[in-house]
Amino acid sequence: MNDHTRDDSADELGVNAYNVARIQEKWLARWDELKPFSTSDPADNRPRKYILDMFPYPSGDLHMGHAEAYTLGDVIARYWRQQGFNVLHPIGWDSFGLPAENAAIKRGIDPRVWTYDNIAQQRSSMRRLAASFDWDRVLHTSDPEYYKWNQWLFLKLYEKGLAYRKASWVNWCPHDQTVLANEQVVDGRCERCDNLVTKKKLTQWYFKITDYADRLIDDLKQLEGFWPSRVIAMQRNWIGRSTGAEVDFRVDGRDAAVTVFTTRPDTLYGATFMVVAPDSDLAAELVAASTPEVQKNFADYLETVQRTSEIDRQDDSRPKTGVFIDRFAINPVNGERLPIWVADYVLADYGTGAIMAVPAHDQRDLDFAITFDLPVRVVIDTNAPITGAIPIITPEQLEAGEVPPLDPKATGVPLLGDGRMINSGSLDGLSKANGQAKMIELLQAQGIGRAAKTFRLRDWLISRQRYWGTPIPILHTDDGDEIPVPFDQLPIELPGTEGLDMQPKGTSPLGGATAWRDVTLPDGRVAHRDPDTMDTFVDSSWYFLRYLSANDATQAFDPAEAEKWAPVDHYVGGITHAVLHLLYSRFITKFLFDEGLISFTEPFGQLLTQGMVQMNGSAMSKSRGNLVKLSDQLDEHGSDAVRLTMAFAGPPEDDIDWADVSPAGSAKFLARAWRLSGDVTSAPEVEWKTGDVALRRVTHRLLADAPGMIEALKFNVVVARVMELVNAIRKVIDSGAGPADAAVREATELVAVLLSLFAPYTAADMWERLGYPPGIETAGLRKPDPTLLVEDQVTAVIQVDGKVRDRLEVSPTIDSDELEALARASEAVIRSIGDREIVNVIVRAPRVVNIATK
RNA sequence: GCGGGAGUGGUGAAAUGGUAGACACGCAGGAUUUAGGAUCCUGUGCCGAAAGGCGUGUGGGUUCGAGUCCCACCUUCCGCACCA
Repeated sequence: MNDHTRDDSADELGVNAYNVARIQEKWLARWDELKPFSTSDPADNRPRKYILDMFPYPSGDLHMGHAEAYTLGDVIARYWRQQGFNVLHPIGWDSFGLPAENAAIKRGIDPRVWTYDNIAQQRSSMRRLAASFDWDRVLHTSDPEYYKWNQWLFLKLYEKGLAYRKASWVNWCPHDQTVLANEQVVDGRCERCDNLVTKKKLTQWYFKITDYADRLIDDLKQLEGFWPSRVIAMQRNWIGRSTGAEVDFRVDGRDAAVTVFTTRPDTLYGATFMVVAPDSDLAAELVAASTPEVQKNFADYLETVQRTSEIDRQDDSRPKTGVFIDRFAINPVNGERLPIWVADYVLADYGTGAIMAVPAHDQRDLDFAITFDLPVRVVIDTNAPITGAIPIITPEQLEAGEVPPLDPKATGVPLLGDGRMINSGSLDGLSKANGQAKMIELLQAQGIGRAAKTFRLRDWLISRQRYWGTPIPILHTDDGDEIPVPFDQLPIELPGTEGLDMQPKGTSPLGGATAWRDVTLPDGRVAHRDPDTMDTFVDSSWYFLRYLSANDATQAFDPAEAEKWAPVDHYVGGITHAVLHLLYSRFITKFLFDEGLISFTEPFGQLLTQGMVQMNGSAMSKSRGNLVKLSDQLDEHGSDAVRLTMAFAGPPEDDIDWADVSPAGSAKFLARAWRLSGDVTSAPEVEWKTGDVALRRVTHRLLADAPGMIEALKFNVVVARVMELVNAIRKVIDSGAGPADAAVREATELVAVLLSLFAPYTAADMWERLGYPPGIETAGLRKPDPTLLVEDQVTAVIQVDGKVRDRLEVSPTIDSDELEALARASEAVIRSIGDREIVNVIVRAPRVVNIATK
């Protein structure tokens, strides 16, 4: 007969029953009153931690993914609080953006209404989830108090020449009727609405992130071990640095040379033609001076190219197309006349928009040469042996004459490997690497080329032709002047939506706000505000600094506060921002460092990219019919059970399939743990030392292990260990030393303190039932007693030839000889050895004996 | 093609080179119950009646000892990709 079961059914009021709703209600009210997570005391001299969750976009209520992210961040925040740190754990809303505007259009309301309603709902869900946020530092990027500082940031960049306007072919989403940054085009489609992206030539604002490309790639080294390797790899990929050389080619009938970029300067003697991107200025210029026939062919070709969708264009199995434009370039190393072609496999905005084609040693060039029957010249003998490298051709192959032919045009396979240079004048005989170095030297000496690198990263296009964003603080005069709005006139607030045509039409709705738009300058000229708004990724590129001075009306952030708190110690969020937000934030951080406003160059120390919450193997969505609503889960199981399930499901970076986990099981466990707090009959002052030693050992082993496991983010294992402890306590209460034993209290208190990270309501209530005033949040983990970490008995494993044959219970201090003797005496071991000869005995007292036989 | 991961029971998952499968879910049996989808207990990798054997994607290697380290391969997921 168990007392706890009788209590449950006997108490009609449920005071002794684990009543989730009652416990939640009670503690929510207390926490509102006590504000245990405020960081407003400037005299607080505890060590500090800055724990940050990526702030949400208010697109409705919180969903399961939010719940996971906020649970994980909250466990980290609550842990460091338990460890005696002053923990800053703020929250805010990324509240500008398209969905609000689209919802507003659909319903004929102001986007503010939709946005702030959703924020209120999300805020209440976060409170219910018991996320330990500091509610005094809340920010919304759509508040003028926030976006004023976006405009400040823009002007800072503008001052330094890092915000500029240029005309260029840009990504255009025909559905959202706005331009997109490269990072927002996914597989040729709009990241937001999934429609095919087209190209448009427009004059737009850019941030010059490419000035920081080297630092953005080099500083990734600092993040190794702190960021997931795949995020680092994705950023490295995205920035895409290639090193090689620029080579200047003279062109017949043109004064200036044409410069090409190549990663293979060693193959310059193998160049047999030149290719120019069809949509480049260079192509247009070269064609303009060519024959009328060429001009017509080119015009036709350009039109075809521009009709090709981004997706088709990227299909590399597509046959090569192009037109010869009857112009010639001169190879600077051998004076050969190379025909110039225009082809869409060369991109206008990468490198210089023109390449030297070396078909013998490049697949694309070879495909093109074969299609148009252009000459192919091998300049590296890839069959020739290279000292110190693994030979591609074995001596046996050489002997038998089985040597691959050096004839790419016949085989269709370019020679990409290493070898010895041929047909290359003074470079003959060199290896690939030496040939590259030597060629760069030669080019440099003659002033016709130089070492160079180029990036895949493009400048960040930040203009958007939409309403719900930060107005760009620039005035345009009719005579074409660009006038930055003075700092003291910020913020430029968004006008109301009244009277504005909000329909997407390719130009910003703000262009129609005439009263807002037209400004008379001090010199009497009339200027117009820039009608575009900023990409919302500008808002989120520095928000982690705004939290530090969230209510400061005089500056974006106080450098002294940044010095105190930043950079962020732990950043938690989805992998979806591996490139976008994280790259932009790193860029802006480096810029602010250069401005002398902060003293660090990377914004986020540890990055935890949590997995996704799925249902039956795929991402949840209404259309798939597998949507699990967070609010339903919270209603059904309670916040603690949902949080615990998130933490227990597996490693935090792994996906969780909600069909595979058991919130009901979590709730069951929490009830079981909670009941312990009612069973404990000893007083808080009880003398620990008198307690059951076996249970104390379990408790103290967990005290010793928990911090390391939590800091390694092994939350699932910590929860498992707490479950083990709960099982052990239950046994001692029911069939051991009983509920009055000191070890029962000691262990139950540890259960409560560790559960306070995962299940704060249950833990707070347990703490109260254990006889303490509110404050479990900072109760702390006691130091483990080292004498209790030594076991009184260990299991020694006896192996024969590496296979376990017996297990012996021995003293942990047993010496090797004694253990070996015991092992040799074991029945099972003797039987297993049989009549074989023992050749070696390895003894690792007290754990292992391995007897090797022959 | 380039880059980064991952392969362990029916399922989610554990495991400083030293007892593989901790802790759960599920399932089976039992106790208590008018009943239980509550609570508690027991069992549960596979084969085998048992003794025992076999087991961490495959094949090699290092080691007294390998899920863990090394090499090759297979399968899978993700990111980038006509990037010169």
